[in-house]
Amino acid sequence: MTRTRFAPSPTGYLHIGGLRTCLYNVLLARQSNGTFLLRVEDTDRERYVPGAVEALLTTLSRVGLAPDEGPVLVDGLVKQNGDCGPYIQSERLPIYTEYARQLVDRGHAYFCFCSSERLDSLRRQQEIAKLQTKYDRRCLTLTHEEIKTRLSANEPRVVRLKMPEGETSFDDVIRGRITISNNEIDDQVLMKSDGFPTYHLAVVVDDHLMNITHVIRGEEWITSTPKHITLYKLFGWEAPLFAHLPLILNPDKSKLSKRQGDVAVEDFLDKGYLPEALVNFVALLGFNPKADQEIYTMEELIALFDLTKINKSGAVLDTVKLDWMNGQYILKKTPEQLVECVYPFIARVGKTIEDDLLLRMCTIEQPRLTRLTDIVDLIDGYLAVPTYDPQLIIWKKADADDAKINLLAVKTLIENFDANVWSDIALIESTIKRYISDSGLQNGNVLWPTRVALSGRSASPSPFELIWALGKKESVKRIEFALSALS
RNA sequence: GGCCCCAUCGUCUAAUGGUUAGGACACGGGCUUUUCAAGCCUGUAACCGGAGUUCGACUCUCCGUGGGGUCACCA
Repeated sequence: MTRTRFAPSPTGYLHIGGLRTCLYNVLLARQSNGTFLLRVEDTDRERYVPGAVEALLTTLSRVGLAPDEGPVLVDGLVKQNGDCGPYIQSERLPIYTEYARQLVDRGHAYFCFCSSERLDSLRRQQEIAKLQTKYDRRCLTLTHEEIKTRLSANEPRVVRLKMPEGETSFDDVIRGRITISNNEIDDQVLMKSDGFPTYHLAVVVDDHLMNITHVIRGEEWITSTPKHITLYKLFGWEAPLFAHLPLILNPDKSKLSKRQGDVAVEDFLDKGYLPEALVNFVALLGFNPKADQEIYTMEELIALFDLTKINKSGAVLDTVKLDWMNGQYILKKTPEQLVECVYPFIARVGKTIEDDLLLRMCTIEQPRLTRLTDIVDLIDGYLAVPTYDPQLIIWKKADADDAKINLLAVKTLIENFDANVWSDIALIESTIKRYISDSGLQNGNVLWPTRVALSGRSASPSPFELIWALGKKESVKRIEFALSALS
């Protein structure tokens, strides 16, 4: 039974790389009818962010990646689902303490009383001497007596893993066999002086206790995996499978960082990217199941996902392609759905627009949108004509008089449309085009001035679409305004 | 610097010893067209280098080179 987990630290936002890690965990669990769980790794109290878990859960559900087990939001409160809880590490302290104690009792770990000052200077000396920066095991030689007295005096101390001799290998699902010599590896602190475990202890204990079968995480964890393998061995537990994902990169190929732009899923959502576009996009960073397909539904991704086909090299985040993909997803919406998507963005800036007009606007602007926020900028042009240079009304192959004649004709046409014409953009088009051909004119003679009169812009949807969207009263009004501007 | 990982168009990728090295974004051209999009057609553009192995290497091996990651009581 496959059990995967996403185990972020609650920083208050979901990193785009985290989204991909989370997605891959979900895909693997879903395709094998397994379970996907969420675990909150909040063992660093210095980085504690109030409300971060709530924010994370909100984002996860917005992108459609809610976990089967773990923390859930019920009426705004964090509850926990599942038999392996708690799923928040800060609520599991006694468990880690117990396992650390077992390790110490069996001689696989030891207390270390060294101050951070001593550790710092040790590290500095090693750096100057161009040696490996590694704990010198000073506290490993402490006598039982000394340890006992210092413990009872409640001296600050940590528990360190006594890294065994030899080398450690593991078979990464994506990269194959990786071997690292144990003497490259420091005696990792397992329990901190504040009584909290470090990631390394907590992740092993929890993945074991929660029966995790696949650990899918970023490449930055490769070098510490031997520590984890060692712990599994020392505890006598079977290690899960490891799959280390390639990094997501800045344009300069360094690890994606906040410094070089937005990295939070929430940022992208706020900028008007659709959750499904973001998920699709991120799925293809380091993976593409088919040679000639870019757009995948969640179902397709689940069916086609294959850990072993994931790329080994890092992937630069290309927002230009994201823009394209977002446009594709916007195009797939019905106008009604688009209104729903766009509404929060309009509300956010405090603009108001009649529902019916918004729906018509969304209908005709749909193929022109890259991000949902684009619609917000377009609203003003529907509420009132933007100011424009009257010269713009004149088509390049005609003059002002011609524009006036044709605008007047279109105005009359609009005023006398049959009721059914208003129901269909194609009917509006054929009606106006009949006038054009009957008058022996070119399309531009009529359509250019009309479109400019309606939009006030040199580039816009077609006049037919605009007439349909704006309606009789507003269309006539705008044409009359153009007429007066020309005279 | 030690250790680890990686290397196909500018970017995301396909190819699992034999292809004119395919697709997508972007870019150029064209069609459509009153304009802008969308759509359709089309063009430019890549196997990091050097040795091997092989009848034959993008694909396998080694050595370089380049890039990245990691070396915390952070995850």
